Amino acid sequence: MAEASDTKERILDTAERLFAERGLGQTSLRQITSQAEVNLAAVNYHFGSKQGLIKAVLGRRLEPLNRERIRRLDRLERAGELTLEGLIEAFIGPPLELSRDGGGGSRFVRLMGRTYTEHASFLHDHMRQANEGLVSRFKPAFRQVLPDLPKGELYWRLHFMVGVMSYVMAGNDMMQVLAASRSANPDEPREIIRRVVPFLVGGLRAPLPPELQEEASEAGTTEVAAGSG
Amino acid sequence: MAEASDTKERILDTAERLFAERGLGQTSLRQITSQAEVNLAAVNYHFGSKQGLIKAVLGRRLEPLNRERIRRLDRLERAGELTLEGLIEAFIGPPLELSRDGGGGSRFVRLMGRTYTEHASFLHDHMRQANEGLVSRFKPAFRQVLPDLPKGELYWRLHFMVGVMSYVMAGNDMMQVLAASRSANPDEPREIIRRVVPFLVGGLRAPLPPELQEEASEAGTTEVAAGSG
DNA sequence: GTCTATAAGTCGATAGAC
DNA sequence: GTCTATCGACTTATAGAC
Repeated sequence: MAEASDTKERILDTAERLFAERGLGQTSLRQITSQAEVNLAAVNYHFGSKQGLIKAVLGRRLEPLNRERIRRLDRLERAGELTLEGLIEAFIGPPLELSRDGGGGSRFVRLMGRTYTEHASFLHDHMRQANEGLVSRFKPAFRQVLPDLPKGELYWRLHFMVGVMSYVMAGNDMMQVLAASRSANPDEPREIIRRVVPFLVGGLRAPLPPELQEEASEAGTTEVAAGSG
Repeated sequence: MAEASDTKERILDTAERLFAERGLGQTSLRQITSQAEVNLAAVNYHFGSKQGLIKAVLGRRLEPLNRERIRRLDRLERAGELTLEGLIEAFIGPPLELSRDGGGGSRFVRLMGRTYTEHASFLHDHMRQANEGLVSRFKPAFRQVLPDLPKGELYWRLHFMVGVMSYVMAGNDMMQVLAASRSANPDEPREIIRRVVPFLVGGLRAPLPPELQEEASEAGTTEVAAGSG
């Protein structure tokens, strides 16, 4: 597990690293194969095309990652301990913890963060499909721990939550602009989780602005009935 | 102002649009000049290089945009009405409102959102420098309206705020995955501001987790003295 | 499965005519 | 200030020897 020995995994590991560092479009197959010390033609032999390689790089870690998130949600529910804090940690904890893995995990997490903003259409479809099961599992759970939030408003706020998560995952260092002297290392995942969970709890639990209060009374009626039927 | 007539502005307008749609690296000068209906060599004549063009596209709107944000902050302070809500709106309102501009404004905002995750080193330096005055003006204002937040914690939370902002600005449509039936149009900037401000207020005002409470007592002593002296 | 060689196309940048 | 033509380097992908 420490070193990839055969050609296929050497390509995957190197591609993962370079894609995360430079982006998908800026990374050529030549850069990948020369750094992986394999032949250029091996990529097309093993993955068919560059698109095939990209999908393989993403799928290799995304599937177990989402399984782990769902596993944590299952555990919360079975223990009867479904709280907003726990739910957020189940959702953003696994990807952030993966970045502690000194190996490819941290690269993959950065790549995932970038993927949300990189707009290749095939990639968009691929990520949507890959996250479908995850979303359909977590959405009702968030509804349950935030019962007073109108459905429409909940989606907005989950949207904002994903924004924070993907930004943090992409490893953006706007932090260095904000803070001349930093007390904490923003690359330490436990540190990030500790800081970001209260922020997200506060945001998700924020009171509705006055002009949106009316919608709150509809929350339990219109759309909920359709969604759970 | 409605239509750019001369070559230089046609290039800027077209480049702005294509950069926002496809990213900087994925957009070639040939695509820009053919859609702008100008000669390929005009880019190098007017801007020297592709990098020069990118900087020109960003600078054209970023400077007036940041002036407007600072102007709004000035007005809040002079009126003695500096609240957290107002401060957030002064910071994120102008870029989001710019997307209402049917013309290039909306493209530029998307480009800005993407710029935070696109890691060309020259771009990174350029954006940092372009935002320096903005940050140094807003940072103490946030300190003032959040006096109980330890300095280190404040930077984390501003970091998260920028994450939400850039994600929304980039026009990511993860929303469409989350919500099968949408009640609101996520592209309408007033709508976004109305939803995101309470979320950010809640996040920025969130209570500290127990293990971080100790740092709170130091907030008014150590670093503040150095910062305001 | 791994290699060489190459096809067929794109890229940014520039020289030089007008 | 605008054009054509082109350089040299790069790209993905593939055909075919071993």
